[in-house]
Amino acid sequence: MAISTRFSVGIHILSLIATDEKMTSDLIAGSVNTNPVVIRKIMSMLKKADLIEVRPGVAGARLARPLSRITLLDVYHAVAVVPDKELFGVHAAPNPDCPVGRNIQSTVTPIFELAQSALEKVLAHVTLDDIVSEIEQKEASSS
Amino acid sequence: MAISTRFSVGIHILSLIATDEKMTSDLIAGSVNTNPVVIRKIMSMLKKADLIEVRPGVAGARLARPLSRITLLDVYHAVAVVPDKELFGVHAAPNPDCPVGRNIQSTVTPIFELAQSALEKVLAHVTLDDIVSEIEQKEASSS
DNA sequence: AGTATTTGTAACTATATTGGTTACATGTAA
DNA sequence: TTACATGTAACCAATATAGTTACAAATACT
Repeated sequence: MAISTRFSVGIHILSLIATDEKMTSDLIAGSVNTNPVVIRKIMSMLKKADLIEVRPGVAGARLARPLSRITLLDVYHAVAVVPDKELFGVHAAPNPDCPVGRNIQSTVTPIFELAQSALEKVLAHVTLDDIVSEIEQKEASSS
Repeated sequence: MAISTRFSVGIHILSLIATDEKMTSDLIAGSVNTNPVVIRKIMSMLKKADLIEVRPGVAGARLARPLSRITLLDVYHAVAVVPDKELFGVHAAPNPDCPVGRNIQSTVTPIFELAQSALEKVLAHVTLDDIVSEIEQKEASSS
């Protein structure tokens, strides 16, 4: 299964907030093309991860830190698209009476961790600033 | 969501076949600790991907190529844990009337592809031979 | 003060995937 | 021909996703 679109939606939301702090969940939902509650739920995750500041009743949101200090990895973790650091599932209880069964987990897990951290490293090296700049650039060159 | 355990089970299955070609789905299920049908379904995928040779009615299976020429990436693709090359889901129809909406997909997709290929590169560089050798080493040193 | 607007959740839905299970047809070999 | 294996179909429970309705609580504006 693919990693949830919550991740790309999260990036979308933050990009919008970056360009306009008066973005309501309704407006954001219009840009993402989904339901406002979906947006609010994701924003709630972004808030819990201290990426944005939102207050009940008051329209819009603010980034909790500068764009250049929010990485895609931060967003990735914030929207919890992957169960606490375990991208790869490993079958739980292989037979300890079998040479393969009793060693497969400890053999495979470090490789999975390598692969996972290779992926996360890429995400960690891209900031929201990169995203927003790229979007602005595309807008400028298409005018 | 985590990547399906079909992947780690697939590696488990192939490791068993590598050490004993007379492994039936029942025996393998005993080592993996699951139902034989689960094993047969995964073996069916491994067969379709030309990683193993199995014949209905005849017990066991053979590797279709040497251990050293089967990578974890081959297995990963074979068991289809990820929808055809798209590890990251991207929300489908953002609003084209919004600067962010109309550019988010094309901005984010290449980054996702980078991250995905970083992950796959790690998997491509590990062969089943590495896995089996590691297991044998652990067995030898624990005796 | 009171109304309108917004966030924050709870609760529910439809859909899909996972992992497991039973049942059985088909193929092979002793 | 008996026994055993593979190959699938069909089904199940549990879970995740994405969307939706409904509504409480907080805030802002007139």
